[in-house]
Amino acid sequence: MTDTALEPPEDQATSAAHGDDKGPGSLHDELLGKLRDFIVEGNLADGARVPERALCELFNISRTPLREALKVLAAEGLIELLPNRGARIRALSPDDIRDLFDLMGGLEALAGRLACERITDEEIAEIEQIHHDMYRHYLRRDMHEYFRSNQAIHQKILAAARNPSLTATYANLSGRIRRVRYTANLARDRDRWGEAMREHEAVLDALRRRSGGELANILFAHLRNKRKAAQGQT
Amino acid sequence: MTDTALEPPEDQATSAAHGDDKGPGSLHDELLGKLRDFIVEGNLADGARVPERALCELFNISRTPLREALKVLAAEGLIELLPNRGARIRALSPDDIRDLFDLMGGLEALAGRLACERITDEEIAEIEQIHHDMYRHYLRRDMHEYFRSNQAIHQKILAAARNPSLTATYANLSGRIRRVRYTANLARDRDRWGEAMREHEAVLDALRRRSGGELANILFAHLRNKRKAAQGQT
DNA sequence: CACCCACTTTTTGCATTCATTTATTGGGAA
DNA sequence: TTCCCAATAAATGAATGCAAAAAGTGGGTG
Repeated sequence: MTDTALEPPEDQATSAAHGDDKGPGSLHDELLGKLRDFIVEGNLADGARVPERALCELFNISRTPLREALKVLAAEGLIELLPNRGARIRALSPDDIRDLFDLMGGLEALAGRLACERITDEEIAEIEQIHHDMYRHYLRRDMHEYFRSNQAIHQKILAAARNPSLTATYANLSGRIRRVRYTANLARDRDRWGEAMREHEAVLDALRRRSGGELANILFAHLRNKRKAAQGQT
Repeated sequence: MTDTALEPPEDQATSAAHGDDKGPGSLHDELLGKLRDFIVEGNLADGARVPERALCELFNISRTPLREALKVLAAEGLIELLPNRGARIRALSPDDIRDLFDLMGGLEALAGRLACERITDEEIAEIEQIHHDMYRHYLRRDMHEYFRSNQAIHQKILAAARNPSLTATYANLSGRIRRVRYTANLARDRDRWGEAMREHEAVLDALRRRSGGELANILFAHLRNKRKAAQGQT
């Protein structure tokens, strides 16, 4: 009972799975990541049964850890667990997708709002740099690179919000609709490419002025328009 | 191979645990709910180990379903799973709490924004009714009833947003900070009671005018002020 | 007396096994 | 032939058992 080794829990321990961080974790988490990728990448059809046994031998593990992973994925909303009928890939209805996009839009708006409070001049300069790159890609009609720059900007804003819980929640939703995004018709984006560029100008402007409320409005509307372009008009 | 019983998955199945709905579910979900309540209600101290064996005999189940439930709770962010050292109650730092409050504020802002698009006159009338009740409680200094009305209004706005994913995410975060809320000093609220009432007037006003952006700003600021009152000033 | 190392005990993680429920198939009756 | 029901087969949900890792303990040494 000396006082040398009397420390509180001494956590710097990485949380497991709710997404805050991607710590090394146990073997189990490795499986979880693999399985999540496997599903997100669309190897299973919407609404399809998740073949427990097949996955077991695919990953060379027994059912126990696999079932634990499935429970987690269900909690994340990627699959649904039917009482005594196993797991199914969660199929997203158009309404579900609309709701998820709105939710992501709300989170982006929040990120912008918080970023305005905390972002440094250097970070704004970085974003301006990416913005200019993006404009170059736009002029060259390089859709792929444009898209990458676009993502990078939103990611920078998210980072500037400095809110790990927000980042984790955003990542979770991203995962849920990634399946859709792969299949989504991005060509529609092309129609409003110029419009999107103008919206991004406005984003940068509001960010420079640190006008949180404005930026929130712009970012939410930005995602709204994106969704409308992708989804008929609903 | 007749065509009589050849239907697609035929889901109306309730998802398990990611919170969208509270379907009946299996026995497992019942355990999960009990365990979640057990933790949320604060029966275990912050950072304390979650005694696997003890909970097993408390709920009269074996370790397998318990561990599955723990995995889910970890995914929800209530506990953290340490690689080979078991589960611990997730302790929230002041920064974590600040971040969660901001996140909830962002979701409330979004709820307000969406509600402005979809709310009916009848629903607004209901909220006005509750608002007046709340004002009565305010005049009578009935903190408890005031608080209930307050909650009810925010809940109505959330419902008017008609976005199940948003509702589920909000519920999840609510659970995470409920532990804190219990211990939080609500007396501080009293100091800004009048201010909060005025903010609520503004909420109602923006809602009547269906001014989404404004309402978003007001609701976010509302939660910000609430947090500041509860948390020193950070 | 303090520190370190090996040993015991406990706990975790996973595999295996068992009971129950669900899906499937084959046969019989209308 | 078509429909329905019973018997079989398969899969799920949970309990137990086992190897490995961590925590706790005691003895020896500097």
